[in-house]
Amino acid sequence: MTKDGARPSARPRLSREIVLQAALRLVDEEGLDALTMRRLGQELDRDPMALYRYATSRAELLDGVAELVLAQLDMPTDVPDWQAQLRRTAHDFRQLALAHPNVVPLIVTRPLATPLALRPIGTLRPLEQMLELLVRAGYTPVRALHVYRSYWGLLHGHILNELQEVVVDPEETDALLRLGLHRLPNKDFPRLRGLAKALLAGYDGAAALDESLDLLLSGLTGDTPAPRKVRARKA
Amino acid sequence: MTKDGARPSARPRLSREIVLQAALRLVDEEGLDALTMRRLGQELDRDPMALYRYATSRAELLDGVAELVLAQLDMPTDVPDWQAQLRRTAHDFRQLALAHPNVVPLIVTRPLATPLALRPIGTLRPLEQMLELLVRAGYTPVRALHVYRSYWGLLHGHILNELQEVVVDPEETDALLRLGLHRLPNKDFPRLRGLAKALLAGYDGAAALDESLDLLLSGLTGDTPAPRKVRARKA
DNA sequence: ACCTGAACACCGTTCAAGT
DNA sequence: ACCTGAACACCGTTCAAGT
Repeated sequence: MTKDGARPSARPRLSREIVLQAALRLVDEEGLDALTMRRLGQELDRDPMALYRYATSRAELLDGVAELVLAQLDMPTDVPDWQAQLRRTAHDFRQLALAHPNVVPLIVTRPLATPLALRPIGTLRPLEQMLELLVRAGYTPVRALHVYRSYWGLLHGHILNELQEVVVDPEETDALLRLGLHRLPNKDFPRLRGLAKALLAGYDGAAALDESLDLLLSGLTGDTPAPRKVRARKA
Repeated sequence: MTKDGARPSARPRLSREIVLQAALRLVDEEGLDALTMRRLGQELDRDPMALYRYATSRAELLDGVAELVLAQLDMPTDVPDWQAQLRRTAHDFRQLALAHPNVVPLIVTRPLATPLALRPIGTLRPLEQMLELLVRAGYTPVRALHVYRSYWGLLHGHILNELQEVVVDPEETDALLRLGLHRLPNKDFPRLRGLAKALLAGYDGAAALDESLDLLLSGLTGDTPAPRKVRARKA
């Protein structure tokens, strides 16, 4: 209850969680550029300077937003079929990315600005969980790290591909595409122009992801003691 | 020869090429944030507004920088061994990315903001070349498009992985890592902490890229008429 | 027609002044 | 000790005024 009862729902007590959720909402609705200290302060009905209590810079705010999204990714670690689990998590990641397309640039590029060990804990948890899963499946820790890198690279590569196909206004896709392809010199881009129909038909992201996973998992099968449940071997 | 002979080498006549090259130099040396209209104008000894002749906005300038780097990637299209060519181009891309790490975020994320057909022509050329290569190898155009997507996704995923391992100051790597790992709760991150030694040992990017390529290319072998030279089949 | 630069509407962040 | 907000040093971009 505030002194004047004019704003019943505004001005909740702040916390890092609340600040980051507001930041995520802003990014989802209006894009990365809309996330400024001043704008976010306005959104939370606070002096922009108050936000520096919860994030020491705008960059940390961006990290926090990426972390908030990735924290929703949970990988159970004691499952009978670890390959199926990797597949499931991949699709979870995809759904998360599609739900927050404006956050994807942060997810894929923010880590470049932060050495692994200094990264927000929420972004390190999937790594730890996957290492655990793979070690229980019989991999050595070092091998597990390699597999993790291939897997994560695959997810990042896939989602960057898929989001390129999404056009903001679906009604305009066709026109834009024709316009764009028409602009290309026929002499220099015969193949691309020939693919107009296929490009207009769109892209089955889930299927493409599964195909990539098939490849990765088939590459892994010759690599591990057994395709399913296995005792973890410990030194 | 200027009116006062004080600046012999400054103030070259501008062109899009020259503007973009200066922009790239700025990004390489000082990072993406240093690339502002005002700063670039200063670098070229021009009124910042003059730059709007060569790029209609800062966003287009960013696209131009990514384009300038990617334009250096050339994929010969009439080679006997197309798989070897894909491998070669992958390593060329890797070297290009390592030479311009600050541009990598642009390369992987700018396409998200621009529908395929409206992209700068320089970023479309590798696509066209690869389609040509694959069609000559015997793939249908649509299948070639799928392969292109997997391949490009692989390259993006890989380079994002590899650049994460690079730390600005190599001397500090060790300390930073120990510090960072120590910060992680042992209870929650046993696997990650156990990998400290492997993480400190670093990352052989070229080898990791080759392994990923092995997987992709092996997945492709069952897929195409012949492993090497082949007549293009036309309808 | 082309170019210039003043002006507008913003930024992130510091820090002195308040409580 | 904590919080506030004025102030600093920047931004991208528009547009009127010059040539």
